[in-house]
Amino acid sequence: MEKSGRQVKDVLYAQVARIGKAVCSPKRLELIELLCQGEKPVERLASEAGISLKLASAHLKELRLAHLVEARKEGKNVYYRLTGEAVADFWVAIRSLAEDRLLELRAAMAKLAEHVHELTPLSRKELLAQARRGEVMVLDVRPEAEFQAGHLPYARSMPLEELRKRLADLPHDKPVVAYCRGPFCLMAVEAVELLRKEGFSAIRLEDGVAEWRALGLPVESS
Amino acid sequence: MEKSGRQVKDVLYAQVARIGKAVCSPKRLELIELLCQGEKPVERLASEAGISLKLASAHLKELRLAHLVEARKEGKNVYYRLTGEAVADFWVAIRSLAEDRLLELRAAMAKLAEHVHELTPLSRKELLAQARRGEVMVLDVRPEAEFQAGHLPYARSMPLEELRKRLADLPHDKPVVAYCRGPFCLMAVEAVELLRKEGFSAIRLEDGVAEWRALGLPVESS
DNA sequence: CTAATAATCCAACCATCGTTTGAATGTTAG
DNA sequence: CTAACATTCAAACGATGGTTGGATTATTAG
Repeated sequence: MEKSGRQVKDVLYAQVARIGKAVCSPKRLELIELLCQGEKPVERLASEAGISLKLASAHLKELRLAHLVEARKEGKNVYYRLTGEAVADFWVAIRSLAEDRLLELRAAMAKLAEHVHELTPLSRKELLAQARRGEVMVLDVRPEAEFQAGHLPYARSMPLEELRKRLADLPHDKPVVAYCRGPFCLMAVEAVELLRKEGFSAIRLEDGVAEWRALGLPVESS
Repeated sequence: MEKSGRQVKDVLYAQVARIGKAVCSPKRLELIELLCQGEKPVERLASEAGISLKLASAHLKELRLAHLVEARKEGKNVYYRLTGEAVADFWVAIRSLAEDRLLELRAAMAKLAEHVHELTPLSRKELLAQARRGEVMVLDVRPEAEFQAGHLPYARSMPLEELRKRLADLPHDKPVVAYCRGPFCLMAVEAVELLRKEGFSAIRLEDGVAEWRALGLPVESS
């Protein structure tokens, strides 16, 4: 009984460790975060994560073996997606734990947004209410495909690359709130820096869609 | 900007991957689960996880480097404990994700409790209410030290080793609910098997204290 | 003081993993 | 059909990690 108990336990913990192995590589974590923004083909994942296509393929295979992602073939492309919202929730959970426990991480993040005071004075629900009443404008600065896969309520899609050309669409009489893929993403920071230079009242929302949803708040999709 | 952005990102994901590395080893996961039951000296951790003292020490060092556990020296012994409840929550989260995603894990768990129908017909809150009214008896079959570090409300400590001697203390006229360290722990399964052989009406609660607390339910300590 | 215990450090072995390279597969365009 | 493309597979390299055994540091008992 003792021996068989140990054998059974070894199997159980080994299975959980498969999830751990899947998330012990920085690149795989980055891929998971990218997939939190919606399904994408391998090539896009590779370029957005800054790695070669082959390496991305290898990492995605690992993630597939751990059943965290699955693939769909369409024509010449293979589109990857998370196997469920639970995976996005897990990404939020492990990132939160790291932020909580690792001072080095908090330091790096603080440096990231040195000049952007992102601390929203208003709570998330209050932001939602103000957006509904049109008192603030919420900007989604991610690529448009990601916006369409899912976005915050009342948000407008305005990818970072187009932002400079479309400044005329933005209001000067109320605050602009920009968000992107999440706390590790630089796009909203850049957007806020640009907008402030141009005289807008802009603040950054650290949340991405995954964080927003994990908190139980509503998410829309086109 | 592009290059520095990549460098910053690499640092951020690498930090999160430190948490991933900490939980990519089955033994380290088992140690974390044991520490969810309260602080313990290295030797006890080693024997309960079925590994050598040296190996346990090495794994604990890794966990300490990831700031998931911390150590306290008392006399000849070094007591380890989790750095916070967030770590226990994370253990519950990664185990839940694994149960959710890995069919192999679910199969192994089903085999574990083959003859023990553990599916509690009553919800956790209902169980709590019935325990308060004395309609069921809740047994904590873990070692007594773990009971004292934290246990379910209205639970009685009755370690598995002593159970056979103390059968006279148990009621025949109402159900007995046994729990232990969690879904991976065999003690409650064994307890239920024994109790049923002896004619008691016994069911297993899969939760351990960490699962119970992660759900926002109350936990008591002596 | 010495002996014994608890735990860690250090060095070494072997297995595994991340990464790159070159070849192979399957799909669409012409 | 062939050519071009997207992706995966297979092999190989160096790097990293789990595990063990021997020596080392604290602490207590006598």
